[in-house]
Amino acid sequence: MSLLFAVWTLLCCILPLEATKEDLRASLDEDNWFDASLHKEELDSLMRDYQGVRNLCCLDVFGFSGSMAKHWTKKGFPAIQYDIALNPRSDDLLGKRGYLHLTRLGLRLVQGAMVILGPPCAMNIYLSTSVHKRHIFGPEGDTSNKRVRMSNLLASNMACFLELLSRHRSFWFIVEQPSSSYLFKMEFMLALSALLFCKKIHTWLAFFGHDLPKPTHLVGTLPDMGTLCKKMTKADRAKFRARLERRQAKRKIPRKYYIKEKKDGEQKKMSVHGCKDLAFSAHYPSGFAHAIFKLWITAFQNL
DNA sequence: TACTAGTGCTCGATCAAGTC
DNA sequence: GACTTGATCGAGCACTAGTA
Repeated sequence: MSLLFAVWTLLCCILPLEATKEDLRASLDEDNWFDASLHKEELDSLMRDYQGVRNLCCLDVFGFSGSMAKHWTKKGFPAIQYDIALNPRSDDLLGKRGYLHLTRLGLRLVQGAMVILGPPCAMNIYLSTSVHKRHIFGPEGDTSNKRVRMSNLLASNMACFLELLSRHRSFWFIVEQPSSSYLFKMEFMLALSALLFCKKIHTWLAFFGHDLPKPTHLVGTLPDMGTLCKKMTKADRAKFRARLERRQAKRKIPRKYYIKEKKDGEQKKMSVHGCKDLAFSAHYPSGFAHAIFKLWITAFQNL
């Protein structure tokens, strides 16, 4: 590793963190947030000087459950997780230290490695439209809201990381978001997709073992990722509903993801709100990890 | 601290109308 | 009658701010 890179990383580690009690996922004050897009050339130069080890086959970014990294490791391929929930001090992509840590992990990737990213979508999906106020002509949403700014910067830094890493490493990646997310409509994501010739597919995670149907968009460069496309029919829906009932019956405490009910006095209008187990639905099922691994290993062996 | 109200996008299914 | 196209509807959904 270059001396400059080492010094910068060390300085970032020494700087005090200003943790906020109300939101673990933002370990820094907004004044200390780091916008990587404003430092591209500087970062590019640092990356060019990297001379450390290259020993990772998979990087599981934002994957708190770690199902991807675990799957790769189980199959004998070194993998690592990056998630603020696991390491609030070093894995905060909103901060310079967190960004540099991710950069270092990216530089450790071997040729043809896999990067899977599932950025937080709470401030991107339709369910929280009343808060983020995103729409087709303004996917950046209400930037007077701190959480919206936070979400936007996180996604922008992710896109910047992928763009810069593609200059120095040959790798494949997949970014996952629920289908109603505005993430892939953001300008920087469209630019990234065009730059790296990404494909976009639609699928349903229920086909890979998820409790809920969970319609999902995948954007990325992994060869043959189109084979992950699934179509949900009425019969499939019934099959997965029955499967969920069987699973719930076996659980000591059945999971409660959300409540859906009709509004008083209105015949059709439905109201939906999440429950405490909603966060579980963010975990990737092992079948999904296996499906991606299968595509990856085929491509990797054909290198 | 606990509770409640409110937000709307996406995809698949279905049906009607139009075209060959 | 078979097929295509477009409109409409239903189902599903990694929440948060405001208020008592």
